[in-house]
Amino acid sequence: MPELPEVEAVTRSLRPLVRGRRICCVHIFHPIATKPQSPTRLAKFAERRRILDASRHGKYLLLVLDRGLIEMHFRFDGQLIWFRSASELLRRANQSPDGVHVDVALELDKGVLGFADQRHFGRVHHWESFEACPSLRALGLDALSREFTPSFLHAHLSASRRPLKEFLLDQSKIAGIGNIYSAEALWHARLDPRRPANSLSRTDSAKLHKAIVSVLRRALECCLDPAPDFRDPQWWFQGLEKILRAYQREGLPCRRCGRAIRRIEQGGRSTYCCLHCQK
DNA sequence: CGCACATCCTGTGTGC
DNA sequence: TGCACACAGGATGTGC
Repeated sequence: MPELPEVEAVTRSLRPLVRGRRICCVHIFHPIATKPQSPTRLAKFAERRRILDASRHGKYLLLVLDRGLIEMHFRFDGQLIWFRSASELLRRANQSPDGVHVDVALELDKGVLGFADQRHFGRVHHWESFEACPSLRALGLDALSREFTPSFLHAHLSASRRPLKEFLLDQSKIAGIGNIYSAEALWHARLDPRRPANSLSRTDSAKLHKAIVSVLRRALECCLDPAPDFRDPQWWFQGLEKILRAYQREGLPCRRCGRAIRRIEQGGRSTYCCLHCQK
């Protein structure tokens, strides 16, 4: 559920399900999901706690508890699954051959929230406070926060010599942008992903800022309709490909100039762009 | 400090 | 069909 828009949509759908609920029991099916914390730590700190709210920072989903918080990261493929009861969870979870993969489940006083990631990159951690979580502390401004302004962006771009694409993926500057929406924002701003961040004029930075915000807003709208359905383990966001202009369009015509979209490699990952109209 | 790179995992798609 | 290999929406630790 990777980038900001997807996690935001999930947070909004999840909020009414968990707000005010008490965690009765923590089920750990695959302890790798809490690494490097021990599974007993999560159970010990989360059981009997009340969930005050669900929130998000960058790509992190947070369950704010009456004491401490649970931090979830979905990495590539992590997802949430909702069960009506503990018996439904135990009946369906990890039962071969066609059971639902579940790594960690929070049994609530009403319903069960499951965290699943077959690839086991995703993580669920508990922290005493926001400040106690190193990865949250390291995050820069959320890309959809009010404080993320054109001048904020320009100041940080000016301080970096990295290629634009790699700058945008650095969560310590701006939080929430990943491989898809960095490619999309750069396409909309007509900027070459390989260009050094500090080569942008104030006008270029303003164009990039506008592109980032509009790309993320547009994607969020798409992610909210239809809203995520945690009851269906197969569910995934629909229709996002319709709004993509560069990502995964290698060889297809650029929607502006008609030339082929190219796939290049940056920092070991794919970047899609139009080398003709992105300068 | 900034940066390049390997590493953590498993599923799916592609070409032979 | 079987198999090998490339690739995947991400973050972190290492060594330079």
